[in-house]
Amino acid sequence: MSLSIEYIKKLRNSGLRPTKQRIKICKVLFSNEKTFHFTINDLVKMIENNFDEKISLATVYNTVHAFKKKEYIKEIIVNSNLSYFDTNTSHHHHFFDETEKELIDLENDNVEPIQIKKTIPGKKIKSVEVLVRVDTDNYYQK
Amino acid sequence: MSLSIEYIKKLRNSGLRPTKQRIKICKVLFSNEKTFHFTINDLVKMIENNFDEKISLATVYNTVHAFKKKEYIKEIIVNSNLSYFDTNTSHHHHFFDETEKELIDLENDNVEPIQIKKTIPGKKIKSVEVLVRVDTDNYYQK
DNA sequence: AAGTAAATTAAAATGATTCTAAACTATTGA
DNA sequence: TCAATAGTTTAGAATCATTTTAATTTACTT
Repeated sequence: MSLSIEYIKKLRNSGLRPTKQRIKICKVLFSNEKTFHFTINDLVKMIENNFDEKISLATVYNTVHAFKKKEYIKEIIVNSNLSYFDTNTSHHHHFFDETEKELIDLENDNVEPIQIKKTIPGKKIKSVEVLVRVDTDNYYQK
Repeated sequence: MSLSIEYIKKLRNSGLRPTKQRIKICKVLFSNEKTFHFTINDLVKMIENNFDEKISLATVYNTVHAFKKKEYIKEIIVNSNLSYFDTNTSHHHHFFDETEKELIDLENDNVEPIQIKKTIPGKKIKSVEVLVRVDTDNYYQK
C-alpha cells in the first residue's frame, strides 16, 4: 500500500482536508494496480479487513460522496436497488452480468463512437453512458 | 379512456387476473395516444386524479412490478434515488435532463447502431442501453 | 355455488441513506 | 506556539421508499 503522503497531497489539491479516515479510504481504493467496482457495503468490509479502527458509516457515505464529487470515483447505477462505484474514472462503459450481478468494464476503444442524431434545444451533452446487460448463454440447456 | 374489455384481454393474455385495480392502472397508463415516463409517485397521483376509490400503495408497487415483468412497461434508472418507468417498451434510449430531472426519449433510429468489439465468454447480450445526460447550455452565462 | 388460489389491503417492518448535534481535528494567522 | 474557527467525524436517531405480513376479499375452476 502506498504512502499516505501521496494521498494527503491528492486530498489537499482538491480542497479536501486530509483526515485519517479519508486517507484510509484512499489507501483502500487507490493502492491497487487495477481499478475495481465496489458497493458501499464492499468498502465497509475492505476497511474492516485492512484497519483496526473502524470508520463510522456516516463518514463512509460522506467520503464516497465527496470522492464522487471530486471525480476520484464514478457511480454506475444498475438497478433501483443496486449501484456500484468505480475507481476507473476514465471514459468507459460497462457490461452488467445479470446472473453474477457483476459489472465488467467495457473500454471506450471497444465501442464504436456513439452517433446521436438528435439534439435537445438549449441543452448540451454531458455524458453518454452505455450499459450492456448480459446473461449466461445456456445454449445447450434450451 | 378506452374500454376495460381491451385491458381485461391484455391482462388475461399474459396470465394476470384482471382485477379492478389492474384495469384502472392499465387505463391510466395505456389510454394515452403518447407514451410517457412516470415514477411510482406520479402513478399514485394519476390514480387519485382519475378515480374515486384509492388503490393501496402495496398494490401499486405489486402491479408496477408485475407489469414490468410482463413487459408492459420498462424501467429506466437514472440515479441511485431516481428511477422512472416508461410506457414506451420499444427498443430506444434516453436523454436525461439533469437540470429539469426529466427523461426524454431517444429513438433507436436517432442513434447509429452501437458496435461492441468485446465479448464476455459464455455470456450473451440481453440489451444495450444508452443514457445521454444533458444539461442547460449556459453559453452566455459563463 | 363451493372450493381454491391469487390478489388486495392496512399496518408494521425493513433497510439503506441522511440528519443531528456534540465532540474532535486540521488549518490559519497572531 | 496557541487560540480561534471552520471543517470533519461520530453514534444514534430520523427518514423514506419499498417490502412484508397476515387477514380479508376476489376471480377462477368445476
